[in-house]
Amino acid sequence: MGRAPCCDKANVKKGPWSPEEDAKLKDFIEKYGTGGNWIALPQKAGLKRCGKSCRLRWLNYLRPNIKHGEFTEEEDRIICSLYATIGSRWSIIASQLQGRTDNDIKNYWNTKLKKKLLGSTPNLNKRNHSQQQLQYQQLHQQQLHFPPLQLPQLSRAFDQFNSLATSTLLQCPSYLRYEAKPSLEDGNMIMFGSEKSCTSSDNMASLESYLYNYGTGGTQNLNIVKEGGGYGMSWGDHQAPLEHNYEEIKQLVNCNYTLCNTPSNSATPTSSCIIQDDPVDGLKPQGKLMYQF
DNA sequence: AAGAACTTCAACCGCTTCGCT
DNA sequence: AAGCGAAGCGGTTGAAGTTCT
Repeated sequence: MGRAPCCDKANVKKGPWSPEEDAKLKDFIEKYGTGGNWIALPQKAGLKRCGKSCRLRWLNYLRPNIKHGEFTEEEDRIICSLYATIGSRWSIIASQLQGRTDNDIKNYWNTKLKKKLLGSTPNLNKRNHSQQQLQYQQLHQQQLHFPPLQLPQLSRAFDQFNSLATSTLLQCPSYLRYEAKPSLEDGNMIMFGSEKSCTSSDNMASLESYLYNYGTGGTQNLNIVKEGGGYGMSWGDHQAPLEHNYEEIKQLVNCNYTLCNTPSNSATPTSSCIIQDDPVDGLKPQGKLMYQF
């Protein structure tokens, strides 16, 4: 059995909106609001349109303070940052860019920004999503002019772990910028800092939205998972293959990470990462990285 | 000049989530 | 707790515009 249609398809107009229809919808919503019911709205407003279509037209085109046209460098940077972190969750990305709609950002990403970023890296389209996301993270780091985490003494697995640790901080709302400063001289510690406070009232809605989406626990598990003949690392939505055996990984990752906040930041991320045998099945050694707000 | 190829973006579709009963 | 309808969301489509040959 198919899904019940949301409206009477036969008596509903489809396709581009005419200026008259736009005016009707705009006038009606400005006078009466949406009434919390998009399905009933078109009939009340005298429109032969599906409620979903009206909602989309209003949200993406007619509502006040919509910004169209060229995206700024800053907007590009935010989009790249968030895409590298959370993927194609356009509504969350849009919530960080005033006046931009999720549809706009999605179109911009698919038609321009992706090509702009990948101009120097052909064949990315052929890769799967997690590979793409990893590469976007690397591109994003370069774009932010952060020095790449060059840790020549350590192996690729260590670098991958750095990347994942960094991306965890990236999951913070965009106003919680971070800075990664590898500091090998200091006992294999990696220092992170945030440069903005997350407590100002105008940011609280975004913070709440972030906590809603990522949980309030402030603790995430890093799993080293046996995959076929090798090992992989999984972290939230991230997965990365590792080219080392368990003992090598253990040796490489068994070091402490300290996340230090700058004096101006009221958030207090703290972290340590210690790989250890899983007491339950012994096959999934876990590291824990903790941070607190 | 013409039409093929490519690009853009508004709009649609259908699945998931939310909130009410 | 379950069921249902509406809202929200992301992937996809296709018409219109632009560029290329």
